[in-house]
Amino acid sequence: MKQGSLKTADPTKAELEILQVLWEHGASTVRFVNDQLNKQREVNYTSTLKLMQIMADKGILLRDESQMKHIYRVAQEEQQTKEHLLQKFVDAMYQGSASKLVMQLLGNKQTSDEEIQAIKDLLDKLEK
Amino acid sequence: MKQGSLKTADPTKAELEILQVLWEHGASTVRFVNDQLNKQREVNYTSTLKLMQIMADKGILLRDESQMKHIYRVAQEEQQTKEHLLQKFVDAMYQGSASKLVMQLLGNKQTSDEEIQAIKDLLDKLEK
DNA sequence: TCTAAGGTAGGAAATTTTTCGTACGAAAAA
DNA sequence: TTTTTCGTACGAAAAATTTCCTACCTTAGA
Repeated sequence: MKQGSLKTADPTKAELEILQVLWEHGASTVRFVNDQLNKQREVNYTSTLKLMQIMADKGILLRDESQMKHIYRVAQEEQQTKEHLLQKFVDAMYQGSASKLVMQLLGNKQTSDEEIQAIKDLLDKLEK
Repeated sequence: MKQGSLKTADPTKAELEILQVLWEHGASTVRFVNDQLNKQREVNYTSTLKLMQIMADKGILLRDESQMKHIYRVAQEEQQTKEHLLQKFVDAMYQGSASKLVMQLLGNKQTSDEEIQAIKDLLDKLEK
């Protein structure tokens, strides 16, 4: 097992959208999350509500019910979750080879020169 | 649009498994792909067949029907598909910032020292 | 020739994921 | 107080994905 006892069942596509909102804005109400989602696509309020309830059931989210407007927050550290997902991605797409992934990144036209420079700087810092 | 007229509808989880087999072994029969999949989990032959037929319909795979045992191969270059998926991943998880991803990679305990060294070497080559 | 083995096609069933209608309670506004 | 607004809960419907059953055809072997 990984660490602790957190079962990191991978979030579904719709769940990931919600996580992204919570990562960006921190603990929020369903209303707020739904508003954010609706900036991208139309979603019914109760759909978002249901999904967040399910996520709370699964343990992906934690819920503060002390107020009428429940506040939801992620149960696991953002970095930890992302690390897990990144690892899965690397395993699936690059046989676990991080350098292969970076290689692809560097060759990717979408990756700007600034980004490449930033990566180099990162490595330099690690160097010493 | 991207390029050409290839609509890169993202492969589903099961479709990705099949793509991985084809990427690793090249054009194959359903039988072969199914055998490979069964090394990981139990799948019925016709399930794999159906999925590959669907993928062919979608244009994800191309099929040579000249023989009784049809041969399937990927319609799009492996690198192109991976680049697309990587881009989506970076966008969703790191707001499009490749360097953020690399940072995570470097901090990831799963990433070995050898991998990190390989990444450095890569960057050095680009340096000059 | 007859049978067994192995292939494709297609539809339906099962599962998983996502969406939404309805009921109902609490708070705010009229 | 009455009405409207905004919240949760719950169940079912819808959609997407995955699995597999059945039919049928072709080839190889007995």
